[in-house]
Amino acid sequence: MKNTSLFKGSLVTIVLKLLNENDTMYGYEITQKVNEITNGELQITEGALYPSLHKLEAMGLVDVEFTKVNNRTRKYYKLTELGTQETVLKLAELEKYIKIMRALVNPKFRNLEH
Amino acid sequence: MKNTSLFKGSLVTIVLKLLNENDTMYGYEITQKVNEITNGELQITEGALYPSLHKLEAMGLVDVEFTKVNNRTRKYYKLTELGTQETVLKLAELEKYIKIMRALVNPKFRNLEH
DNA sequence: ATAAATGCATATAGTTCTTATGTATATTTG
DNA sequence: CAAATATACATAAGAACTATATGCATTTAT
Repeated sequence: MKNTSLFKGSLVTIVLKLLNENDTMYGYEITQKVNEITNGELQITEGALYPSLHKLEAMGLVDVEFTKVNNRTRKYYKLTELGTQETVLKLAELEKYIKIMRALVNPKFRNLEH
Repeated sequence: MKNTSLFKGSLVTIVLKLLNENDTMYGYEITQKVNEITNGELQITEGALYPSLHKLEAMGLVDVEFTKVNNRTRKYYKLTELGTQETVLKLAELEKYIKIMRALVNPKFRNLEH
């Protein structure tokens, strides 16, 4: 397997955050951006990304616009207002996840109050 | 759903770490311990835990011993040498996961060198 | 006595991802 | 200039992991 199973469930958080930061992005661009930021340590596969983007669209979290660049089609995604709200929630969930996991694996962090 | 999808793939790491810390534990005890440490914020369901424990056993990461307490059966799990090694790997993977996710969601942490 | 807690287990289904495959154009390399 | 690589989209089949539901049995609390 390419990525560890810990990344299962993290894709949506990653995509939403990148869209939030870059305003508009297309699928292939997202895979490259993740590659760049993580120094190639995390690979977003197309088989995971495209279905995920379609789902975000169906949920109304992103809007879509097609553009033609060099006779090749690009599908640009952009967060909706709902998508922006969801991004905030997902980022908070990530922080909570990290806090809980730290408490579980490191007794020093076992007091979750801070 | 009870827990966020981010916890998908984290169960084995949690179980291995708790076994590493407590020497021997039984299934029900693990669910309670997680509940206690996380102040009830993470619920380990039995439908997830028991198959996972059986898999760890099949992989040779844990040894099993049955005990009778108050006429009720307990199945105690204990890390093997291989299981201890795997625990170290899983904990390292978690730290790496956190580092990568922080870089992705927080531009401040985008220099992965430290 | 009845409910809740303790303790194990499995089966079905849902979600998420991997792997494989397909199509098409543009660019780089030998 | 032919072949490989990069760009850009997409889906289908199956694996992996978990949630939900259910079942059995005993003990403790109400």
